[in-house]
Amino acid sequence: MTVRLRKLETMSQKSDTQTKPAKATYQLDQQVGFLLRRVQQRHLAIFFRHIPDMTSTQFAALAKLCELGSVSQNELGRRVAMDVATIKGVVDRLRAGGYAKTEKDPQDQRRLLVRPTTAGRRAFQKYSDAALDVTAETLEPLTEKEADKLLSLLSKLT
Amino acid sequence: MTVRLRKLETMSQKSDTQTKPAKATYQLDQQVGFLLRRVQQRHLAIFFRHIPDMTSTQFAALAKLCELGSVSQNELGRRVAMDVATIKGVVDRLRAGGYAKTEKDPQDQRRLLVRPTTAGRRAFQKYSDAALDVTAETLEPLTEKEADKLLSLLSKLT
DNA sequence: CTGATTTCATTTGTGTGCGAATGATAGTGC
DNA sequence: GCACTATCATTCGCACACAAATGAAATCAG
Repeated sequence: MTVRLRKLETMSQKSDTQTKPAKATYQLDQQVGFLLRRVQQRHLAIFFRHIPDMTSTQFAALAKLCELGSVSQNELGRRVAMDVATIKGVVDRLRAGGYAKTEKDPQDQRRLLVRPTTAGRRAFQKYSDAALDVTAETLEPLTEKEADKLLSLLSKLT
Repeated sequence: MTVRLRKLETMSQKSDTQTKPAKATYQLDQQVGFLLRRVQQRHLAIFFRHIPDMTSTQFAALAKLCELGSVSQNELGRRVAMDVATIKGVVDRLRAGGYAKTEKDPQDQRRLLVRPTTAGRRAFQKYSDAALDVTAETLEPLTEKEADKLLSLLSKLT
C-alpha cells in the first residue's frame, strides 16, 4: 500500500469513437479492476497527505483495536479483513511505532493478545477526524447522493 | 497483488445500534478506503480463478501493450497508471513469462522499448474473454444499471 | 557548443497483500 | 489418557506500489 502522491500524468481518456461492438470488447479503462486500482491510488495519496504517521491499513487496524480494547492477532485480522500474514506485519509495525503492545494470552497459549497503548489511543483520537476528512476528500468529486450510492454499491460487492 | 481465494470469515456486520452521533463517528466499514480494499480483494480472487497464469496488473499491462504494439517502458507505465518502479517489475515478469520482449530504442538510448511476443498476443487473445468474465463476476451482485452507475462513479474518482 | 534541465531506467528500502507450509497449543471423541 | 482435528502464530516466497537516489542520454537555452 503506502501510496504517496505521484503525478501519473493524465492518462489518455480516449474519446471512444469506436464502432459499437456486438460482443463487448476489452477496454482496460472500463474494467472494474482497473478503476478500483486507480481510485485506491488516489485515495491512498490523500490519506498520506492527511495522516503521514501511519498507513491506511495500520490506521484501520488501530481503529478496530481501540474499539475492541484487546483481541487476539488473528481475530483482529478477521475484523479488518486482513490475511494472517498481513495482520502480523501490520501489528509488528504498530508495535514498532509504539501504538500497540502484545502479550501471550494466559488463557490460551496459542493466542497473541494485542492491545492499543496510550499513545495508540491518543493517535487514534488525534487522527479520527482527519480520517473522516480523507473519506470526504476522496469522495469530493461526487455529490452527497452519489457518494452514498457509491458506498452502498461497494458494500454489495464485499 | 496475486490474491488467491481465501475465506476471510464473515466479518461481524455489527447491527449498528448506536445512538445517532451529531458529528459523524469513525466507522471503519463505512469508509471508502476500507470498502475499496475489500472489493479489490474480492476482485483479485475472482481474477485469479479465471486467469491463474498472470496477475491482474500484468494482464492490464499486456493488454495495453498489445494495443500499442511497441512502447517505451515508462510510457507503458503511464498508460496503465503504474509507477516507474512498478512497471519495471511488471515488465520483468511479463518478459520472464515469455509474454513480452524488450530492446534498447535505437533512436533514444535511454528508452527501453517493450513489445508483446507472439505468445503474449496469443495469451491476450486467449484471456480477453475471461477478463470480461472477471468484470462480470465481480459486478454480479449488482443489476446492470447499478453496475453502470458504479463504473461511472468510480470514473469520477480517478 | 556547452551547461542546465528534463527524461528515462534502475536500484534500494518500506509496506502492503496473498498462498502455503510448519509447529505449537487447544479442544473433542472415545 | 490418547489420537484427531481445529486454531493460532510464524515464516517463506511472490507480486504490487511508492519515494528517493543515481546515472545515462537527450533536449533546450544561451
